[in-house]
Amino acid sequence: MKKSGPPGTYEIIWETVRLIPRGRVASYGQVAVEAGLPGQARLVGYALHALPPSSGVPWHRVINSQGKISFPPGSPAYSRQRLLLQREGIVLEDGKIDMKRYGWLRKMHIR
DNA sequence: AACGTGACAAGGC
DNA sequence: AGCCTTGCCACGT
Repeated sequence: MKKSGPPGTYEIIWETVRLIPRGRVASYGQVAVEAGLPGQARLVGYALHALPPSSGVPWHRVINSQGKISFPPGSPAYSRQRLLLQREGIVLEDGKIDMKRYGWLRKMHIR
């Protein structure tokens, strides 16, 4: 929050998140890679946390590598994100999102 | 200026 | 599948 972080690190992450199409999701790790910051998934979470309200950035389309919402289940934030996702047609099955079906670029979930 | 923390991730057990 | 450890790096104390 507040403070113009380092010259552009957050902005770069935010802009990358803006690229995620409606109805799709991406993991923190993938956003980091797409933003040119490989291995810095944690920084993505920090940047989203610092996201100003009404920014228009689709933060809810970012979930963790397990296909889950990275908020404590049952918490207000969890419900908020789940609602926003459902409004885009993204349904959680057993608390998880099918990356194969909703994953952005589908580069994720390699194994 | 050091230290602990966090909307993560991957690897070991 | 679950828990712990390590790597990462910007932030607030």
